[in-house]
Amino acid sequence: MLISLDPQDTRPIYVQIVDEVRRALVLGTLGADNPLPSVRDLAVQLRVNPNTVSQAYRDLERQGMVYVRRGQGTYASPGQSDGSQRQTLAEEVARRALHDAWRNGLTAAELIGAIRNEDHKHPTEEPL
Amino acid sequence: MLISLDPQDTRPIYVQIVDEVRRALVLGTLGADNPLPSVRDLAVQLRVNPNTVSQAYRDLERQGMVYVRRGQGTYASPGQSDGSQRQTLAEEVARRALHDAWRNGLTAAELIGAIRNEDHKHPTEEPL
DNA sequence: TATAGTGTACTAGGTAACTGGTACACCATA
DNA sequence: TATGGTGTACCAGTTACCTAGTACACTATA
Repeated sequence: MLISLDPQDTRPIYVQIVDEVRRALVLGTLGADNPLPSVRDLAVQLRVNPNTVSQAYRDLERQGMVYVRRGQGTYASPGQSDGSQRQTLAEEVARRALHDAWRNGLTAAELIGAIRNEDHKHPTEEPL
Repeated sequence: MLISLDPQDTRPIYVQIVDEVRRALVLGTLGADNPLPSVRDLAVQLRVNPNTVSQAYRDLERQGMVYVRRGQGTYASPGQSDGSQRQTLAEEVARRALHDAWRNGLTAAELIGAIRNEDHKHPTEEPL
């Protein structure tokens, strides 16, 4: 698995790590019970403090995406890339989007239409 | 126009004000060239510092949603509730949603499906 | 038991964000 | 011109967040 940080990204480092790992889990790049890089290894690789990585792993553990065996390592939880998990994740994203739309006085239909347009402009799955 | 703050909401006060005003503009509750409450009035009403309200109004001005006449007041810009404006707003919301989905390894189709479901659960336009 | 690997607790410094107090600048009107 | 309304600039305090340094606790294995 390859985790990289984007200096342009304004999100905190530990959030970027969380997102990258979760994405790898959902996409299946990181299979069930696979070990994640150790806190120190990843910290060295990213030129970051071990505690920063640790905070990311702790977040992931709270979300149930990974499990920790003290003294051994951190591992991907099973069942993170199956349908139900994707569904749960999709629900969360959808709720955030709907809330955002509502705050701006837009309807769900308008939102969906706009998403279709935007996705059409940038056909495949690209960031931004 | 009625602006209220939600103590539960973790967003900064000035952002809440910005969103409420923009929503009123887009929905047409606040018509073109209508005056907004004065900085001081709104500050008193919300029990907040005038500068906090001023920051919100400045943001809205930067976005072109309102215009300021120094010494007179702040007014709603015209053309904020017509179709093109809604469209622009919808695009922004859609971009955010797509980005969120992408970060989580989801496709646009999955996102749209989930939005449909969520909107079906909470039929009308309700917060959260 | 010694060792080298794992994650974690504690602490602290740096930075940015948010909010507020106060004084100032502008404008319309009596 | 005086007055009472408007928005704004400046500064400062508080807080929360992020990141880091260091030392500790746990586990497998030679």
